[in-house]
Amino acid sequence: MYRTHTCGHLRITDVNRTVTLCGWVQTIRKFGAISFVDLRDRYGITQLLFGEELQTLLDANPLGREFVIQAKGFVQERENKNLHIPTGKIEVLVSEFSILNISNVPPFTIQDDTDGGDDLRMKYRYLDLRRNAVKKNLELRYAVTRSVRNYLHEESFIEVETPFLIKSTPEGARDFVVPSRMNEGQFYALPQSPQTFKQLLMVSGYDRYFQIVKCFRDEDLRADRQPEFTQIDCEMSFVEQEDILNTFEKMVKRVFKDVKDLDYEEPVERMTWEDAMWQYGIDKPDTRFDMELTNIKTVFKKNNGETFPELIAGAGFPVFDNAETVIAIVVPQCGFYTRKQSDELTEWVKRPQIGMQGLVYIKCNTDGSFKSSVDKFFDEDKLEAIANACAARAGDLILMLAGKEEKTRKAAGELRIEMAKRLNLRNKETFKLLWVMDFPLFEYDENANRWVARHHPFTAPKKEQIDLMLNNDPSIKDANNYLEHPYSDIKANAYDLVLNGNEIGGGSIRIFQKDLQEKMFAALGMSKDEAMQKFGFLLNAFEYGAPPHGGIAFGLDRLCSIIGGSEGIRDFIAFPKNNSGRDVMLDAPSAIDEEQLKELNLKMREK
RNA sequence: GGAUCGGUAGUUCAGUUGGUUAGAAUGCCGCCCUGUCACGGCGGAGGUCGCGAGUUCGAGUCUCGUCCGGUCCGCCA
Repeated sequence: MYRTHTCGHLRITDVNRTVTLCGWVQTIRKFGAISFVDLRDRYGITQLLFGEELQTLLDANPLGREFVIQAKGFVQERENKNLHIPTGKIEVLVSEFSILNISNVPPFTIQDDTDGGDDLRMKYRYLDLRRNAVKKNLELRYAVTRSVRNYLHEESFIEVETPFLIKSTPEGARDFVVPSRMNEGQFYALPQSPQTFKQLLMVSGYDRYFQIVKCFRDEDLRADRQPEFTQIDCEMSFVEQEDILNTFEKMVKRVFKDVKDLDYEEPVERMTWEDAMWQYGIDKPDTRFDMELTNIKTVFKKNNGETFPELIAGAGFPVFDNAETVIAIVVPQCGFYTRKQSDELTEWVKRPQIGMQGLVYIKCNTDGSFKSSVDKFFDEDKLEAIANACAARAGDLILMLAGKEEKTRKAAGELRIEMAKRLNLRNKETFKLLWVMDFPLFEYDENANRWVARHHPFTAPKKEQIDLMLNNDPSIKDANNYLEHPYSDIKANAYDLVLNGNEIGGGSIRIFQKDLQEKMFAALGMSKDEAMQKFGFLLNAFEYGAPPHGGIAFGLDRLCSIIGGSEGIRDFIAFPKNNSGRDVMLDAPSAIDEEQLKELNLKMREK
């Protein structure tokens, strides 16, 4: 037997027990005739004491960091206790030890605050995973999946595995493809999600399905996006949107309870996509803080009965006059901002990623007066009118952006988040859920000159709009006027679950009637033949008693990272890929042998 | 496809207007130390400044190219 206990096990009650421990040498502290060694394993750290009589043996068999050793001894109370660690009241006085394996000096320290950079850590990921900081993320991930499985099992869901080698489809993200040796010149695709399989399972009568499953998308990466990632993929039959929302907000609340011991009792807020875009400028608003967007033009029309031209355009400020939209956000209690600070914000919105021309500010002084960057055009009365319109109070700072509606709304949304960051309003320990619903079913793709499905082509329109869809020709006659087309008004029976400004899950009620599904494919510019060739299996299945159904999929990696209070998902994945999709430990992807290429009948492109 | 930041000791970084022998911390090695736990003290080794051109009397520093990495935009049904 290698060990009697783990390095996290022993306590003061174990004193005088003879034990054998195995683990990695974390640190060695030598004091002439005695030495302390911190021995580490998955469960914790136990201090070993090598007394005077062991020093000769230790000199003959010197230890180094990350050596794997086995040590036998008896547990004794420490003279000086370390209250920072659970085993800190005891130590093991070593009577015999052996080195099970030596180790090179690791390229970075195996500590919570490691000195290693990301690149190096990824190259030596197996060492990085020894660190407590990464280990606790993987433990958290396991706690999340366990909680999800327990909940879904209790709710009569069945986990079913679906294939990884499937068929490439044109819609959506770029597929990863795998050449088929036995079918020359043909390729499998790795699934972007098990979408069609779970729908087929509904046709098969497995009315509550889930799967915690890898999905693959060959798109550019981000801190929170990996080429292979894990979804909690779910589907239910005989349900309406309301059933799905209830079932899955309960699931997330259960995860909060099991993993964080957090009671999320209040009902999950709901918001239409339209409102989210108007109030927050984004379809996944962070509702931990306010600072909602105010569209100055419409507010003036609505609240005061005054029109924009009279009140603002009359000021002769060309930036506002010429803008399609003017949006204000009120930053609470920042009226003291200096010129330097407001200039900095101006530079921030002018960055190419945001792309605004400039930023107008109004400082609402505590004495009730106003100071703005556009004093030349607006007198105190007008500034006050604007302040009232967006409900600013004395001491607040109003920031205003002007330009094309879509771009300005988006920029204002980004600015809102940036200000929240600067004001520390994004508390990692606060969790705020939000359902965003009623997304547009279609978006118009100006490059492809056709409709594309905003969610995916299996999403059903709102019940009352099914006729609108069936009875109208989807083809666009005037590309400049696609907003006039009835399809641009169709809302999807789709919903996203947003947590602290991150989309953690999204789903929809699906189309289950063949004619509607065919209409959808037609809308996306597919001919009947093409639709049959790409999705014939699904259309056929719909002819054999497809039940009404709907579902949702959660991004597990992202959910874990938010619960774990981290910006990136990489440290919640044991072996992640870098920004360029590389595994720097394996050095993958890599070229393959001539022989392999030949078997697949593939050729390297000539350089 | 685009923007932007970075690449200097094993590691994390500093390095001024271009100017003598490129520094710090940490890690590593050696010696000392019987109660440390970020141990302490003394000493030591360790660098093709990512790579390639160019400007210059002189380049870690300036210019161009290139490679690698981070973040973001596009993209991600």
